[in-house]
Amino acid sequence: MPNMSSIKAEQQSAPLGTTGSFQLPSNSNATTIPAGAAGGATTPSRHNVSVTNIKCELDEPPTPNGNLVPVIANYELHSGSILIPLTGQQSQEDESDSEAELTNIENLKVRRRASDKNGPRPMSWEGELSEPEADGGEEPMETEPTIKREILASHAATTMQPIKTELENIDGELHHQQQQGKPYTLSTSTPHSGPKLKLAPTQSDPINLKFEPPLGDNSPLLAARSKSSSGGHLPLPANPSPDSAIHSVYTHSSPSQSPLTSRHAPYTPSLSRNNSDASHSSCYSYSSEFSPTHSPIQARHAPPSGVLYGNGSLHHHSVLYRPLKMEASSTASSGSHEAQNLSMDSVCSSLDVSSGSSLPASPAGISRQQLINSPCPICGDKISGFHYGIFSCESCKGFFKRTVQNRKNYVCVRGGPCQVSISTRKKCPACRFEKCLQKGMKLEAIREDRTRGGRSTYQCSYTLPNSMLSPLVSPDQATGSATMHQQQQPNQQQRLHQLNGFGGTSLSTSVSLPASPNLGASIKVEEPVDTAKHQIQRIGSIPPLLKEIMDVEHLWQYTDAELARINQPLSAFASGSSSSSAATSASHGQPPQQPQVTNPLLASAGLSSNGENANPDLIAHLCNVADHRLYKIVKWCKSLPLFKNISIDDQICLLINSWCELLLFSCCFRSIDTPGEIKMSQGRKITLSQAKSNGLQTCIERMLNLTDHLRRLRVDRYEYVAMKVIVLLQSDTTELQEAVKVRECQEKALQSLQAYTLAHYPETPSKFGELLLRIPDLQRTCQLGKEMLTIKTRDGADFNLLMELLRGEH
DNA sequence: ATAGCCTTGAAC
DNA sequence: GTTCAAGGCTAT
Repeated sequence: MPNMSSIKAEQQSAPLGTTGSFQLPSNSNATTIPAGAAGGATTPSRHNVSVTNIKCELDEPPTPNGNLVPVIANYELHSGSILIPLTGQQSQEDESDSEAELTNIENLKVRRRASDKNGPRPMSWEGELSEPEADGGEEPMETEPTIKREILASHAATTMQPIKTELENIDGELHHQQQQGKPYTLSTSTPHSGPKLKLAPTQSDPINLKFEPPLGDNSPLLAARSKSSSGGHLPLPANPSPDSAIHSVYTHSSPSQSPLTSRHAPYTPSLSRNNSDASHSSCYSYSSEFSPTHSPIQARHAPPSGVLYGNGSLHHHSVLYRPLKMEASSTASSGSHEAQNLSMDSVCSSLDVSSGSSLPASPAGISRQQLINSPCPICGDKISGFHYGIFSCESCKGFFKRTVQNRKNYVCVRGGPCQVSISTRKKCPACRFEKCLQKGMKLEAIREDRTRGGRSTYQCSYTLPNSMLSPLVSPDQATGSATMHQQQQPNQQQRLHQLNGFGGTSLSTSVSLPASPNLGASIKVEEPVDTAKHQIQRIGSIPPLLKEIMDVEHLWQYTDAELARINQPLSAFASGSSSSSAATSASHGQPPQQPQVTNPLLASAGLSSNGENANPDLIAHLCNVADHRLYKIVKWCKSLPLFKNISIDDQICLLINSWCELLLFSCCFRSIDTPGEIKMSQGRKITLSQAKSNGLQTCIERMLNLTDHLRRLRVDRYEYVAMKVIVLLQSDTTELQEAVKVRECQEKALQSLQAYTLAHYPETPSKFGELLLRIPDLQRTCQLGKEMLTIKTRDGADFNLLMELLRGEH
């Protein structure tokens, strides 16, 4: 096992300094990077940053002692762009790996998880096919590349089918979100009852995909992924135009004509049968077009059998996922580093979700009647019942239903957020709808086929009025709430993060930020060095693209409930220690008890295990969890503003190329405030010494090194999310069909990051370049992590995305 | 468009 | 049979 010195030697011997142009962040070609930070050609100003492309060739300096020599000093100005040195070794490996990955992904076409023959209620993206398409009456147009078909034909009956399906599925959803029309209907049915994708070209480019998952699929992988996303809270337009019409941009108001109504649609089970799954699948978001028409309106189907949640309520399909225990939930802090709703922790810890008779389960000690007697979390009116995922009043229920069913696209004339109360709820439907989403109303709870009656089985949020929350939560204008079970807080967290923009350092004080009127309860947050006031002032200088990227960042994060579900089985599998106890300790500010040694990849997926001693079931579970995280990444990707404009094939290619980097980078960023430790989710950490005992030293060492750099650079959250996008949008792989387009997208992200760093850190103009120079580190670490994980999981289960990805590489 | 009330029907 | 969360109806 390499030691520190060997790593340094490797770093120094890596062709960074010799190849001269190493790319951002990988592969062989030079990447053009706008480099205002690097050169004098740029004239930055705090609020109006001009970005000039300056080409620089960089050689990465040696990194003795793990410290980066200020790279900016090595910039050489050329004609318009920065050439960032690349690890040449990595370049080749990545390329070949990517190719293998792609091939592998292509193979993973058909298999989907088990689903009841009746299938779940189709989600909106599934149901947005035109009726003729849905009827399957038209001859599908074969549009997939021949190579794909061949691969599919040869692998249709294998276990490698679901990944491509899943990716395309999500891609299809993405395009649904992007547009209203149905320009394409892709159909690529495979033998063995594979999913059908119909594609029929129309004027515009996006593609609508529809899946008809095969019967009898029981992939726990897909099950896991199907429930991996956060709730259906989605941001409204990040930058609503004040000049826009107030509402009703979309006018499919006639139920008979509504594209939503596809009650005669064929069997179209989604990734998720029940709403819980729906909330995790790709079915809830609507795009930057900001139309609820893209919402995952559910259709009604019988839920799959054999999948129970808690006391028997229908829940996830996952085989590996055990019934949710709140103890796990309470320990989950999905990152507590990210989800900082402290009050939520306290409340969640008191819940006993599994004890309820049905969803929604009542929190311990709080009767349903008490809840109903509480004010509506949206407007403060009287709660009439549990509607679309939360307890709400009748008017908000009806409002939410109308908005989604009629595909309203409200835009706040003031740019939001407006106060939403009983007296003002009619004034700004845009902000009201946003608050509905924020408070946890689920788009997928709206039935696509409009069938009446019956009970919904989606995973419900459980919203407590503030009056019942701990004193940590101040009554948010008497309408705030906390959402339990499946926590619907990411928007709030995200906004608070936007206010904070913190990078995990200098977290010293806790303040209660003056929440915007619709932010719900004031949430205790950690404040960075800068004051919240200053941070707020800086919001205005954040490039719109970064704001948009940040708006979807919550998709990256796990909710507590998700973490609980994911990690709950760990305690059953893992031997020797209790992950939950460790997490509990961490959540209480205590040192975690003998943290599990964790594979860095799995760690980045938010789990830990003792890989050396793990039994096959544990490995399978761990891979499944990592798989789950990958799914979230896909979800995140598809919602990225830049990513949406990229073709499906290229999206898949990019994702294949960057998934590991994305995972590891998130893990490192998470660990900024814990020097010497890589912080897993839920407070679990791993040190280098612990890693040594488990053969993970090299990878952990590199992760620590990268984290050190991130800390030194004081990378904040905006920079973090921008870097993720930049890493994602690597346009250098040869598999890309529209490399230029991808590169343009990446350059936009680069420009935004540059503008941001210049505006926010004018005292360190080199920051932009230094941030980019961390990417090669990330890639090297990632390569190592992949190899290690592959070794450790080679004999494990063979059914999930992670395994398939890894197998494709080796 | 809103919101209160009614009807429906799957889960229990 | 009961519950209750859907959608529908309709007065405002």
